[in-house]
Amino acid sequence: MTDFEQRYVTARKAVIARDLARLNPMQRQGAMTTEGPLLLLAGAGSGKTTVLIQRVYNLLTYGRGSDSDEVPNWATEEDLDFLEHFPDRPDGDEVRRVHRLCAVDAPRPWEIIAITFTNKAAGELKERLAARLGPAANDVWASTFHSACVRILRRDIDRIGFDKDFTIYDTDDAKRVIKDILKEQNLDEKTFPVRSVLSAISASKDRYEGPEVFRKKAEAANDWKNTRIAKIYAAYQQKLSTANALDFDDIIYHTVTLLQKEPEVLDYYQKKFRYVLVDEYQDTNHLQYLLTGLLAGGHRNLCVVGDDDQSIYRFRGANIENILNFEKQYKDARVIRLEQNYRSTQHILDAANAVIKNNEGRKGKTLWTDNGSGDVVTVKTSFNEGDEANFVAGDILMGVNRGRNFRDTAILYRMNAQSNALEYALKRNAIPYKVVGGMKFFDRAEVKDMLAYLCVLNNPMDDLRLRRIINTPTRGIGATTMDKVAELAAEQGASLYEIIRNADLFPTLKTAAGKLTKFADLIDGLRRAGGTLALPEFYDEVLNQTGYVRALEEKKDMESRGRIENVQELKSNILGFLEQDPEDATLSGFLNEIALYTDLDSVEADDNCVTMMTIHSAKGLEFPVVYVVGMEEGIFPGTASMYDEEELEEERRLCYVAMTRAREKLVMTNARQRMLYGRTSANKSSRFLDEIPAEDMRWESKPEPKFGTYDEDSFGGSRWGDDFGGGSFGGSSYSGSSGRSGGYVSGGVHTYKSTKPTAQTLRTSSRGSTPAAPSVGLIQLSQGDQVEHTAFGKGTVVSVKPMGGDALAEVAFEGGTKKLMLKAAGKHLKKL
DNA sequence: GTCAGTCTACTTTTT
DNA sequence: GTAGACTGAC
Repeated sequence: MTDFEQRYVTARKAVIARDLARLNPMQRQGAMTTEGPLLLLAGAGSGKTTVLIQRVYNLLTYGRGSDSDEVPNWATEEDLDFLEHFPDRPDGDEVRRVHRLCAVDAPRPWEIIAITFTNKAAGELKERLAARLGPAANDVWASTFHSACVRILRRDIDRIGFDKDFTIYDTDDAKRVIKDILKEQNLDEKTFPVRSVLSAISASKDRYEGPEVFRKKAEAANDWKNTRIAKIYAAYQQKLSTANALDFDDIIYHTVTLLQKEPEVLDYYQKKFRYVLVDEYQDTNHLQYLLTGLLAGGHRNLCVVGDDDQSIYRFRGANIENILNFEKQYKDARVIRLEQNYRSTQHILDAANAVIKNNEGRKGKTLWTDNGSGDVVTVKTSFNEGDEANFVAGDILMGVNRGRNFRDTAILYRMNAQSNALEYALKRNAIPYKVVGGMKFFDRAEVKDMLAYLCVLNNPMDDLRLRRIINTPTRGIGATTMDKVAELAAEQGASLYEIIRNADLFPTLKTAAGKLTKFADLIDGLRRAGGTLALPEFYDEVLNQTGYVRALEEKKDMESRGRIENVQELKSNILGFLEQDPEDATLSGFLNEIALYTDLDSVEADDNCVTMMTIHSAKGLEFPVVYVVGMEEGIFPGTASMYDEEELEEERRLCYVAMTRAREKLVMTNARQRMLYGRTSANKSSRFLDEIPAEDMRWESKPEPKFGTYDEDSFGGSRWGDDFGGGSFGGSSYSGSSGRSGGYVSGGVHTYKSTKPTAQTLRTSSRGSTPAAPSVGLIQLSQGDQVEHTAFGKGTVVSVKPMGGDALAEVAFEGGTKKLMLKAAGKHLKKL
């Protein structure tokens, strides 16, 4: 290398580094290391996405300029001089010139693929790329594993024997298929639970093994059960292939097959994707690992980003070895660690670091920050789950009094079942909240029903969806009839619909023929209407003619009202789709879109309310204040993981994830006694708490026998109110009647659930953002009073019970009897 | 074929 | 405690 070349390369790197000046040195290295395999170990809150964005910017602007010794043969001394004295505030011409001088073989946007796990992450990536790069960002492949694969398959899947317009079966569809097979093969669901059969199949696909291999292995191991499952697996794939359907695993499985079996296709993508990025690499499973290797196999410019300490999806196949062994698989891999944390204060990080340090299987990272030391972690032990919830509620209110917003706060728990006691406490304290997770909009039966109708209308041969809706609402077409239809369909090699359409030709169907023909007429009529109507109007027509809404209206209970709203909400999705994609405004276009886009978790940022969710769903998020509840042996770590070292390490990572969500204040709580699944048990405090260094925490009311009577084994249960209760916040509202939060809670919870179903995550506390000082505006009710509720309409008060500074009223509405906590009902309830 | 009442089992979750 | 599956009476 000549002196000129050396200087040129150095100057070029310096100029590019200046363009990336906003990054810290490690981040900048991550963005500038463009060539070959790269492992980016990005600790929690280390600005990972920023690096990804800047990396793509760097690639598109400078190609491998920041990571190469090549010097263009046309470069002159003057060019070098320009680079070495590049001005701080360049004008447009100078910027263009520097780009020309520094760029080495820059890729086009569509030669870069960035893969994420969720639609949400992909969406965010796209958005931020667009903000940084402008319209060029649209051509970068930023998508999930699944949508990238669907795109690849839609182009070439016919080469491996599928039709290009395959449908996608979700987990629910897959379950249905398995159930049918169990019936056909005369197998008992108790010995072969649908869930475990499906997960065995999924695990097999994850190993990239088809039914044949599965069978051979099971036979070799003399495992009769798996031998049987192999038969189910084979039948399952057979059914899917007849229906021209792919399940979620197949989408990736078949893409791997396509790339392996078709050199032309492989070659095309390996040439096309000059740079491959995979986010959350610690969550990849074996199949995704294979796919990644294939896609990046051409140019070998594979950058994987992840954090082995945040690998929390082992149970669904994530293989932490993928990230741990990256350097073994790619001998020339470079590793960059991002350890500076921009999120939390030092005490929180020290506590989290100390916990995760107890894991054996990890790369090892130590997060640090210059955010200052901040507050130590608060740990609080309460008497039972009710007190724990009240403590959290009280502490939140106290924070709000000191100027915090509800939206600054998150409550995290290990499992969804823990949310009830918390919801109840928040409601009674008039704290607005939303629960993330649980039942998703697209998982709801009524939404799936309507989508099934649309699928059948789009393609009447879709037997699976037809079965779902043929008797919903009830049309007197039951299981017996459908069994006969299915039998005939098998005999004739026809679809269910074809049999139904011609029902009167088959003597075995004589009694049901009328009903069946009527159904076929309905479908045909709607299909004809579909030819002339725009999609939203068509959907209205479907709601109407199928009688689906009418059937719900006749039911007249709260549940059904919610369902009607949901079904109507689906129309907003259709409208949204039309806006986004006006060119492909067809029914099949919509169904294709929806098949992979089932997650609408757009947490509304402007809602000023506390967020409640599982730790798993909190990954990737951050909040100024975080409460982690249920820090008990048997819950966190859970019973199942307590005696298995690997599982335990996963739980510990989960704890690490939970702790590193907090920016300023981290509170961890537990209870000495807890009711779960209808049983009360006394749990020890979680071992993870013991792993936090004393100097990083303050254990409030660590259980010590205060009045001389409590010790490990002698909880009488009568004294809890004063010692372990919420203490002195906000007066009377919650300190009194904690304890047994079961029983009447459910009524209240349902109230909230069904009040305002939205396409977003359900169960938003229906109140506005007013913190509602306790006992203000509490209406006085007595038996027999007429009331009106904004959601339930008019009703009569059946009973009123005073309860912890509040009152529980039972009200008979037109749609059914509801139990309401009056404070929680608040302005929604009016006395007439 | 439908509905209401009983039994059971149950971390975590995306596509 | 409770949702979801299953069973038996109309």
